[in-house]
Amino acid sequence: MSDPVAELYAAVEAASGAVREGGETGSSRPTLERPPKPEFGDYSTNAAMLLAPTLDQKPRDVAERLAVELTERLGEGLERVEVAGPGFLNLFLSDQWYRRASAELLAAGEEIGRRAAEETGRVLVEFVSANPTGPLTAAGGRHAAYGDSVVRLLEFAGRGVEREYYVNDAGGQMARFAASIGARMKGEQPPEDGYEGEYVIELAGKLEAEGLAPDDLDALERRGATLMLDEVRGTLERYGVEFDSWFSERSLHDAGKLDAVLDDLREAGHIYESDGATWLRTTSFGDDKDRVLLRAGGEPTYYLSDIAYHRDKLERGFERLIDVWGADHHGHVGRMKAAMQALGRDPEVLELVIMQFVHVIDPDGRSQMSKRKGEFVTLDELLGDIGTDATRFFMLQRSHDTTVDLDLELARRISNDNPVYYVQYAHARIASILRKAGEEKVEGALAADPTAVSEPVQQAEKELLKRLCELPGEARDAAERRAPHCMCTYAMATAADFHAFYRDCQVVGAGGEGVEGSRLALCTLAKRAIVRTLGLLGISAPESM
RNA sequence: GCCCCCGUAGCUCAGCUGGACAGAGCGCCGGUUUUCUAAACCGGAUGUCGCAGGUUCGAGUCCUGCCGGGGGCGCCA
Repeated sequence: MSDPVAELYAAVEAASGAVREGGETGSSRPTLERPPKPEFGDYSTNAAMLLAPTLDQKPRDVAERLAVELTERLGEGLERVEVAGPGFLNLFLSDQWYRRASAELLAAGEEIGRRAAEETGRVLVEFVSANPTGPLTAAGGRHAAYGDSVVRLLEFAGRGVEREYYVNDAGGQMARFAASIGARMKGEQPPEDGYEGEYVIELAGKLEAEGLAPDDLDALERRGATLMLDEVRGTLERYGVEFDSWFSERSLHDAGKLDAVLDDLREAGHIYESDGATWLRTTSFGDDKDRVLLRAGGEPTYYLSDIAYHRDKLERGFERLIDVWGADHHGHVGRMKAAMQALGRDPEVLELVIMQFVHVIDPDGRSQMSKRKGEFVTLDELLGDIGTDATRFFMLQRSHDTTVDLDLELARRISNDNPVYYVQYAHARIASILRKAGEEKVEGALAADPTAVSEPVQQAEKELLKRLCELPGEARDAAERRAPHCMCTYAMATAADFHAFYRDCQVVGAGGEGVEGSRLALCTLAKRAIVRTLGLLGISAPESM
């Protein structure tokens, strides 16, 4: 076990159990948290306040009894425990606890922060999935960074995960795209609802040079999509996002999957005809109205493709499907869940993450990105201006349900102010210290037994060590909540704790028996933690800056 | 009209399944370099956590109703 905090928590739960004496279990589990003030100790728990009602005793009295139990269980790891406020238990940990924690973190090696897998089962994360009708926009960059990081978090949590890009290479949008290319080839404006972006003109020129005819819309559609998709692939590669599969919507049509799923739904009695169209009775499953699967003209809707697609995912053996969708698709959530039920599946296995927009700030104010209108900042532009690391951090810092404002001017300016450099700088500083100490010294420090040191542990060392101990819990929470932004916050806090440690504690040449060694070990731990944290965000950790 | 997201310091946002006087970054003011990277550190200022009720020993966090901003309600995707 390389998780000292989990051990502390286990002790709190055990003490709780002992005091409860088999009585009723409270509805919520006790907390173990870093209290807001140093006077409140290293960790505190609300266990007594949770137990008090079920025991019908005063919280502070329960706390006193818990304190006795905890003292017994934690032994010399505990310096003292205090009952405070309405019934909090404040734990003050001994230097010995910190040395032991250090030893445990060291034992984890490069796997620092990893916990034993709690869930298994393969997961498919589908994200970006932008139409191949134009370049990736900044919004695509947000989706890509998010989806990729969620996959990294899940992998780290021990799950088998794959990344998939669904290519909408069929349907009405593609037809409009082809028509727009054709129009540009003839020197005309794109049709209404067409794609007005400049890149279409460029694309038209390219296709013309290849000898395609402006009226051969089918060829324009296929070739145009291929070229756009190649561009998207290139951008994602530069961005460090690698998909395991690119799933073509067209391939579903070609394989007859739409007809197959339609037949099955019909057989299950969920389908009816009306106004010449074919409908799925989604209202049976909580949707507010029924949805069309086949238009009056017999053309399948995107919805039908999507049902066939999701069934295909399940047939490929994934036990959990995570789709990252833009906010403009949130209206589809209900019907997609309904479709899962219509297929006789548990709608819970399908998880839909709705990503809020990226707004572009221009001098006139905010404008939403529109690929059709050609108003957007491309991901390539961002990568050119501020690079992959800064872009990723910027995109991941905010929770997925918060709108991100992107001011390109600011983004360029922000480059050096981007918090990612703060974190990377901490890493580079550590690397510099370790270089100065030399390999031999560092290896010796890592091989030594931290618990053998008797010099006092400085406050800054304790703070840093506590932060490092949080990594397993943070990474697990971030994975479970599909919330990479938590890792950004953690990275900042870890870097800040390191910088404070750097200020207060000399490492190389530090006096005191074993002090230099234990600090080199601490530096190594911090370095590993930062590498891990940034790695989960898909961001590099440079050895020097 | 119905549904989703947001409303926390001048700005951009954290705040985990409710917990102890509300945090970070940026910006602003002042300070720190014979010592391992000053892309750093230290100090200072600023908040009716949109409003009103409710649940609770305790609410920024949960419930209800409003107000404000964004988005969605297609036989487009």
